[in-house]
Amino acid sequence: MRDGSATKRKIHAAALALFVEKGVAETTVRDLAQAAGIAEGTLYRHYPSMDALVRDLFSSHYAAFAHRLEAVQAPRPDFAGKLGAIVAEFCRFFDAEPVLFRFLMLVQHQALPRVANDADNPVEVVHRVVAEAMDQGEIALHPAGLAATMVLGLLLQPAFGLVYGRLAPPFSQYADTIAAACRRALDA
Amino acid sequence: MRDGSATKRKIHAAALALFVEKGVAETTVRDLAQAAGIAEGTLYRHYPSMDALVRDLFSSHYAAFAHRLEAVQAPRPDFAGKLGAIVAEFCRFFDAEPVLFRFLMLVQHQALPRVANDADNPVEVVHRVVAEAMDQGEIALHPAGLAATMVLGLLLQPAFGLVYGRLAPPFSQYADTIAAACRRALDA
Amino acid sequence: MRDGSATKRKIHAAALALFVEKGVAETTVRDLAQAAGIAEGTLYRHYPSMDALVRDLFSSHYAAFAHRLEAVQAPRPDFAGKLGAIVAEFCRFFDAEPVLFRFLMLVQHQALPRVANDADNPVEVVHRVVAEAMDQGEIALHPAGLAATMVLGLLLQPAFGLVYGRLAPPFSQYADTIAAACRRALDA
Amino acid sequence: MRDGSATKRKIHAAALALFVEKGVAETTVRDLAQAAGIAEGTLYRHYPSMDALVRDLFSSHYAAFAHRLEAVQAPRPDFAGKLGAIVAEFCRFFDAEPVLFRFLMLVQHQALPRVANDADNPVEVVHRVVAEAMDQGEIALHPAGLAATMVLGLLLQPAFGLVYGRLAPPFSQYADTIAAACRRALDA
DNA sequence: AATGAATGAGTTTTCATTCAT
DNA sequence: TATGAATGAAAACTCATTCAT
Repeated sequence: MRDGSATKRKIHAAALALFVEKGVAETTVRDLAQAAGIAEGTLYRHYPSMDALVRDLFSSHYAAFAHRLEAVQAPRPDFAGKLGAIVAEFCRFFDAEPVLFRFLMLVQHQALPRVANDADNPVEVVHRVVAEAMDQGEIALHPAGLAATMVLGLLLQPAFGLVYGRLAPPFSQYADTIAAACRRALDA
Repeated sequence: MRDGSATKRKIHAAALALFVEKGVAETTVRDLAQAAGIAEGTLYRHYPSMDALVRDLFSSHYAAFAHRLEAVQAPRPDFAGKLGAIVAEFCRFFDAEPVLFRFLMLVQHQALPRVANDADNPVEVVHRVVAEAMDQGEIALHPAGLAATMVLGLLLQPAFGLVYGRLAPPFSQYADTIAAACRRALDA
Repeated sequence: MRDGSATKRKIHAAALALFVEKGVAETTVRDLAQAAGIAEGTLYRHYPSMDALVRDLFSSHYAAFAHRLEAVQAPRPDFAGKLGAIVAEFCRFFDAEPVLFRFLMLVQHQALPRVANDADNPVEVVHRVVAEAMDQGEIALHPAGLAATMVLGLLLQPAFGLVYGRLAPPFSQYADTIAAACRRALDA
Repeated sequence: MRDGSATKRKIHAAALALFVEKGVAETTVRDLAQAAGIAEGTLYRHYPSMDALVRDLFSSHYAAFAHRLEAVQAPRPDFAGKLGAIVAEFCRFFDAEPVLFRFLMLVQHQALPRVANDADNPVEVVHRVVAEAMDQGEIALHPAGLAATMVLGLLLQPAFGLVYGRLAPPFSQYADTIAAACRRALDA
């Protein structure tokens, strides 16, 4: 194998599956090597440590998702449009790549040295969109941060509901309902 | 968690603090012993294993919280009253015992092999209250589980917002706003 | 075993023997544990790492030896007396604790982050004594450092000769010859 | 070491520099490949193993140095001449190729399973020259091996002094002083 | 000859748990 | 009950060497 990129892909796929299935801290290098069909030492040709793998996997996908959210909301002129686009993208992502999505949700709340409040951050995108809407008077005034936090809650908690079997898939079927609930909650 | 020799209390306090600070899987017996000011072996006089400590700490407080939620909502005759009581109790708990609250939030999504869907479960309490309100026609119809999930999101996500510094404490100052948002989101 | 000091002694003895026999870098934790009759993990109760063990072993004995050299030369009024005392102490140490002495010689020239030029340093003691003798006019003038270096060479190289079988033990039988050679070399 | 493709020369230079800088056992193939600007596998086109590289590097240069010492002392008729030639050659070598010289000093006391007592051995050359001088009555009688060992000490220890900064370079400036000290030490 | 990804045996280190005191 | 040294199994990581290209 001259090109290591195939191996890297195998590592990514196996890592995501294992992290989601048994937890990040509970996944060993041996587990990973076995699942990816590689030798244990091979991991270290691609990442300096297990931790670096988690970090890289998280931040690259987290940033990519933030970019997609940004891309879908930017063209919309008003808050309702932006919100709808964000909610729809959330749901679409969850349905298309459930394992990856769950990995991001899992790691986000974890021991991982707090992820920077960069712009490359889905949470930040939502905060920005909501803050602008409030500035524009498109939604009622709320204490700083509370409005965006509520939108995020209305999106993320149903995602957990799907993961835990409290809600039937696919996520997309709830997109309009959730977007509407967000608008009402914010008094849009 | 009611009882407790002085040693047991020291273990509990140190364990919660460490779990929240660095994560459950990342906390070692040595860390714990040091923080609690006890010898490493002493833990095993009180718990058969580290895992049992986590389990016990989680489930006893989780159940106690469920009972408190149940107790505050039960006397209220209508959904608005029950919801308000639940939200207020959530906020009060967070403000009174932030470390414990964070521990419960943390473990709920991790570490612990999925927590049973007992009745002794705050999530279950919310689901029940919302389901009853929907049955009574107090709120609009929503897909099974979605309504309760949204209420939980409107409560939990702001809690994370407080933890991550996106929202200023105390939590209780947002109680009424959140309860109102829940009612609007559910079309109560 | 309540007191870990017996274990620490076993570790020291086994470590010195192995380091001298096969080299520091070539000695594994497994070797050491086996030779000391302890479990591999036990080493880490006493030292944070293999490297720390080497460092500690070296610097404590190196400093102790420096103190002994200092102690034997200090009371002597003139250079000849000081030199004789130093040479005799060197030889006595080599004969009494050949393994420890070889360990110090071995590590001294090794990859180990250069040992500080402290006063707690046998080399420093010799440099000081020679420099003072030169100041007092007890020996001929030599370029800075050269005289002391020559004394050290006349002491250390025969030690290597003993180790490599070029010279018959005990070292002490050569003490007077070496001291005399030093005095002549320095034009004392 | 005479021959050499460009690659082989790069390997030699990088290896010597690394061995001296961080130690033989501490230098990895990866380090070496990186420093030499070659791929890791390339080393094995030129040497069967890392160990063989060290061995070859050491023994070829060690033997070549022995030959040079032999060549410079042989024509001299008396001990004083031979000694002066040896000392001068030592110093010249150190000044001309300090890294190579340090490598030889380093390995001589370590890593390598004891170097054979061949004739192709600088130490052996000194021993032979000194022994002959003693036979001829050119120097006083000393216990077997001690005289040569002292000459070596008077040469090598100043070399270490230069390496550790105790002595200012170049080494050659001390050649006459050292040769004279040797003669006095041996009572020539 | 040269490459560099892959290997896997071997190394250091960690850590929950045990047990003699 | 409390201690803390000791354990040993399992973890992460290293690295000389191989081999397909």
